Amino acid sequence: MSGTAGPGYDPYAFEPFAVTVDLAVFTVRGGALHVLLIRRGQEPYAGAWALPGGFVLPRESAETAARRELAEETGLPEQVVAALHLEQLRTYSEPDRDPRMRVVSVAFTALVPDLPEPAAEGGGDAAQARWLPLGQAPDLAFDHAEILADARIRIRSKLEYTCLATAFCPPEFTLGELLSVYETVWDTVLDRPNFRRKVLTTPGFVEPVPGAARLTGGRGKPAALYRAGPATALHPPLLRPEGPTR
Amino acid sequence: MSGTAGPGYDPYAFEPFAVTVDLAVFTVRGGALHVLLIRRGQEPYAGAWALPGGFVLPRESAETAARRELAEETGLPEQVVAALHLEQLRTYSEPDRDPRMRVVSVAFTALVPDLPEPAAEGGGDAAQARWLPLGQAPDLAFDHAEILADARIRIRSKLEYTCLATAFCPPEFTLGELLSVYETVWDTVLDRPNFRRKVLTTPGFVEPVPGAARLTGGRGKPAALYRAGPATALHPPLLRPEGPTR
DNA sequence: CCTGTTTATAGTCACAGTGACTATTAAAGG
DNA sequence: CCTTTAATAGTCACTGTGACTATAAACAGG
Repeated sequence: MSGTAGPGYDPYAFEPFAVTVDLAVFTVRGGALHVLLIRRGQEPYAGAWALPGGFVLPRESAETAARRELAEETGLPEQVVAALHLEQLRTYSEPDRDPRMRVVSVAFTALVPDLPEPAAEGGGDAAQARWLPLGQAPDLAFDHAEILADARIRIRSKLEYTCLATAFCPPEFTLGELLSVYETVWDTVLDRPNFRRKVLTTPGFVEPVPGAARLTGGRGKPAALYRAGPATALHPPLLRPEGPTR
Repeated sequence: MSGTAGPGYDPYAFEPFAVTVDLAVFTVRGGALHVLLIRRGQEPYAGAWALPGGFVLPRESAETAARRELAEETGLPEQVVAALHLEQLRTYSEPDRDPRMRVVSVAFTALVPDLPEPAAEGGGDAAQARWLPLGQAPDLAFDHAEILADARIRIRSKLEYTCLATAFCPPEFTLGELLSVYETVWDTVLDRPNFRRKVLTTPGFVEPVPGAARLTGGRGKPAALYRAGPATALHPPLLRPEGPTR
């Protein structure tokens, strides 16, 4: 122990902690929810998969550190990282969660549209960064499996009462793409006309792209293009069929 | 490390941070939402009001620290603190939020039933601990005003889609008491029969106290007693009249 | 060129949940 | 007693949703 803080506890004799950030970055690709993982290049857990993240620097907030780490460790374009929807999940502070030392980690959740495979930059902290589908996620380092599970629960729930699903879509998208985001994240099948009605009657959820642009080239009838509207909350919510837990 | 990252950044040369917890503890008393505040006995901000909280000890998780600090700094009975509904709000990590040093604080929200005025224990960190109504909350130390505002938004929102309101009530309560919790936290007036219908038709929200116990002594017709049921979520939610923001 | 497949879009109908409202019951207090 | 207060019971119309049918516009393949 630090020799200072005994049972006669002095508030100034605080224990120094390391503070890190961890990121659960999700995307929807090919009908499956994917998470961005890196393969660790060093001990502990060298060779294991982990969430991207790292230490918070002396003059950074946790959110600033999260964006910096994401840019450093993954090949995500600068522009994408800066505009990313980033949200605090929670802070993980169990005393033995890192074998090296006392580390408290602020976890974040981020959603991005489907992107090309990230290229870890030459000397990055991570040997590799890859999108892996949640169904076949490997064992993760530290308590990252718990963080990832918590993040997944959170985003599944947030699709219900926020407009967050559009964060998984490119700037312009069809209602069919938005529908498949919901179906993928919730792992359900939704009724297409009902989904359409709900989205279109919620003010500010999506707005049509001017010029009556339509997306063709796919198999069926060309779909109208929309972009995300100004609304952030969904009232009333768009509840998933099974209820809130799953 | 791998000689890459920016200005010679070495992930092992981490900055030591102090880690603290801060608590926004709410109760409903006399038709007003109250928060538990302490008057600081030492610098910085000596004499100012602040949220209860303190440093996380070497072998504690943040949640353990939160319960310990609450017991130490306030007169809340041991039993109450142990059973408290405690929930992480978020972590505040702006570099200059504490003038002394780099402090990252994990904020928690807690709800308790109306209790007698807490008595700060003799040697506690705080000179005083008092319940103050949110309407007349004084200026707070550090960024505690921001934390308190965030906590208030959170609980107002959580009443909509969780059964959390019962945490403000004693073990046995009437539907009128539960109604006034909602009306106080949301600062609205709700229709009594409709509220009753909603609560009673939501499975597991409340369950009647066996023996047909009734509470009399008040002015009107005696009310049936209920206790909190096993449900935690409210589906469909109980939306407040004005919408989600306010 | 026709036909089947696929996806988008339009519309209908019944039902559940809710807001607004009225009525009745059971206590306390002058 | 009669009034006041609060609890409880019930009604009615409207909104949003789930389930379902129908039509339109593209492509694929013979």
